[in-house]
Amino acid sequence: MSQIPPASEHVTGMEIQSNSPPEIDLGKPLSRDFYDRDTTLVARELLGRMLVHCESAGATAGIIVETEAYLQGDPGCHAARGRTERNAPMFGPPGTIYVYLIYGMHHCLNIVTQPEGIGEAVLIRAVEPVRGQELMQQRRGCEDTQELTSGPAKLTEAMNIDLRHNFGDITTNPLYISNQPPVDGPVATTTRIGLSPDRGAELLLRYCLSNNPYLSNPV
DNA sequence: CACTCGATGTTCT
DNA sequence: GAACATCGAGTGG
Repeated sequence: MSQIPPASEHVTGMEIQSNSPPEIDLGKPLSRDFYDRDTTLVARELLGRMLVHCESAGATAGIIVETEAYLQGDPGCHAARGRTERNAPMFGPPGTIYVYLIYGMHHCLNIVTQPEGIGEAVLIRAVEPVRGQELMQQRRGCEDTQELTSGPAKLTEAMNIDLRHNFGDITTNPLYISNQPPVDGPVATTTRIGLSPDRGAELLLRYCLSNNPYLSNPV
């Protein structure tokens, strides 16, 4: 099921044409074990891995370049003050998808870590587009490649991720992290973005691929 | 570049 | 009522 539509390859001959770049192998979903670990470790190891969304409209994919960890006892974590209707997915099994609406109009994508019952997760804050850029441009209403997915709500809009995916499973189609080998590179650790001072703003729980042009805030 | 501010609806106090 | 894991348009160096 859920086949990727055939790419309209247009090979012209012996010249190397740049108008049809080589298709990236989207791989298969990473297995659940990956997420059943220390949340900060998962947040770091998600860097360089490919986030994939396969739809009939076409596939979109991007290399994860920025994440944040949200932990038990961390005042910035939605689950820190106990279970509610909104944060219920955070207490699900590792690999559960947690999407929430923020500021009444934007969606943020999280992946739940740790065994069932522990409310921790990793926020995906930015990706580098590697597939479906045209779709992303349409959805974002913007041509500039650097603006497509360089923020938590930008990437969800570009990749058509919303509350439909809440409570979903990141280890299965259509939305998954690929088992393709991760891109390697130096990692920067910083304070998290957008938290008020009393919500653990000083904690060093943001992870970035250094100098990547698609970060929400440069590092 | 830096900074301010409005949008918009759900969640929390 | 206030806050919110944001974005983009607007203003002013």
